[in-house]
Amino acid sequence: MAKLGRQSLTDQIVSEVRQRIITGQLPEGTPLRQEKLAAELGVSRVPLREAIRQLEAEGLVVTELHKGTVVSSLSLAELTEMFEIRVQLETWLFALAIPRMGEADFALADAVIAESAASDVNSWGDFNWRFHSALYAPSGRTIALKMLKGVHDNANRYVNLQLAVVADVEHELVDHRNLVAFARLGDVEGGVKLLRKHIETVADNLVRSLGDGRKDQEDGQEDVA
Amino acid sequence: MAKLGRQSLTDQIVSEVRQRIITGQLPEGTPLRQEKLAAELGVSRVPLREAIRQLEAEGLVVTELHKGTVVSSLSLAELTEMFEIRVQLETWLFALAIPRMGEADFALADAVIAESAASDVNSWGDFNWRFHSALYAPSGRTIALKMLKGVHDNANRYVNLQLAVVADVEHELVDHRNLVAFARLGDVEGGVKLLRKHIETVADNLVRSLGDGRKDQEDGQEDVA
DNA sequence: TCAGCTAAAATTGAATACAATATTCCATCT
DNA sequence: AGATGGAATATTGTATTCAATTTTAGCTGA
Repeated sequence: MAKLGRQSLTDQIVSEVRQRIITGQLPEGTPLRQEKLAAELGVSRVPLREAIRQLEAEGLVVTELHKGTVVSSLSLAELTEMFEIRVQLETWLFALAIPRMGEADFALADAVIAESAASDVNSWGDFNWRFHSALYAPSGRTIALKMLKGVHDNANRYVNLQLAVVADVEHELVDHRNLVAFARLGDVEGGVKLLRKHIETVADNLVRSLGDGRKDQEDGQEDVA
Repeated sequence: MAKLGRQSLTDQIVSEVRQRIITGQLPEGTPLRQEKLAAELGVSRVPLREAIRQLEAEGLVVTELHKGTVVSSLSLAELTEMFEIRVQLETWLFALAIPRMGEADFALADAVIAESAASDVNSWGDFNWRFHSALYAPSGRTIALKMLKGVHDNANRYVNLQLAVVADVEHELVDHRNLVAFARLGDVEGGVKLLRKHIETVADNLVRSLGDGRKDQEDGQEDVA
C-alpha cells in the first residue's frame, strides 16, 4: 500500500478496504479482525478503526459494540431498493442535466464509453459510475451525486459478482450510447424513459441471477415497478 | 455526558456534537479543536476523532488533512438542493406508503402531530423528522429512509435557525394533518401533490429568510421548480 | 512599515499501552 | 454425552505518548 503524498493513512485504508469489499476479496459476512488486518496493512489499529467508521457510514460494513465489524450484506430486497433509489434520483438528475449539456459533456461521456468498451469486465463498476456521473454532472446537483455514488459503490459488489455474463455489459454499453444520443437531441422525455428502463433492466437481471443463490428473500417487497 | 450502558464513547460523542451543530451551539465555520473539545467532553482524542469521521460522512463537518475540522456550511444552492432531494425521495416513498398504511400508522402520525403541537418550537426539527418518517415507514424502504434522515439532519440546523417565525410551524402542522387525511382516504395523487407543495413551500420560506443574510449565493442554480 | 526567516507553540495523525468485554478452552458434574 | 462454570485467550475500546505538520510570535533587515 503506497504512501501517497497528501493522503492520510485512514483515507488510504478506506480506499483499500472499500476496494477489497467491492471486488469480492472481502466477501459479505467476513469479519474484519482489527489486529490481523492492521498488521497486514502495516499500520496500527487506530487509523484502521477510523476507516471502519467511515466504511460503516457508507454501509459497506456493520459494527456491533464489543463484537467487531463484518462486511455488510444486502438482501435482495435491499439491493432492489437501491436500484429504485437510483431510478428516483437519476431520472431527475438526467432531466436537469440534458438542457445544460454541451459538446464537452457529450465528448466526456463518449470517452468513458470508449474506454469501458476497451477495458476489462472487472472494471465495469468503476466505468459505469464514471459514465453515469458524467451524464448527470451538468445538473450541478453535487449533494445528490455524492449520495448516488454511495449507492453505486454499495451495489457494485453485487454487480461485479454477476458480470461473468459479458452479454450484459454489451447491452449496457448499447444503452449508454443511446442515452448520450438522446441527450444530444435534447430529448429529455426519451432520455429519461430509456434511463429508467436501463436501470430497471440491470436490476432485474442482477436480482434474477443472484436470486438463485439467496433464499433469504425479505418479504413485503415488490419488484421494481 | 452520561455514560449510557450499551453505547460506545464514540457514539455518544457523535450524538452530542451532532446535536450541538444542529441546534446552532456549534455554528457553521466553527473549528473543532480536538484537544479542547475532548477535554470539555472528558474523553481522549481517539474516540473524538472516530466521531469526527462519522460526522464527516454525514456532511456536518469538513476536515482538511493536517489542518483540522470545521463545522460545514451549506450554501443556499446546496440547501435548496437538499429540499429538491427530499421532494424526489419523499413523494416516491409516500406514494408507496399510502396503500400500505393501516390505522396504527395513522394513529402514530397523529400522535406525533399532537406531541409536536404541544411542544417547544426548538424541538420542531426532531418532530418534523419523526412525523415524516412515520408517514413513509410503511413503504418498507429502509435504505432510502436512512438516507433521507441524513438529509433532514443536515438541513435541520438551518430550519432551526429560521423558526423564530412561529407562524411557519403552524402552517406546517396544518399541512401535516392534511397529509394524514389524504393517506386515510388512500388518495395517493392528492397526498403526493400536497407533500410536494409542502416541501417546496418550506424550502422557499427558508431560503427566502436566509437569503438576506447570505450573499454568497452559488450561481447556475434555479429555484425549486 | 512591510517582508522574510526562524524558533516556539499549537495541533493533528498515528503508535503503543492499558482497560474492558467477548470468545474459547478445559475441567467437573449430572 | 451434554451442561455448567471458571480461567485463559482473543479482541475491542480508549488513554497516553510520540512524531509530523501547521500556525503563531518575534526578530531582523530593507
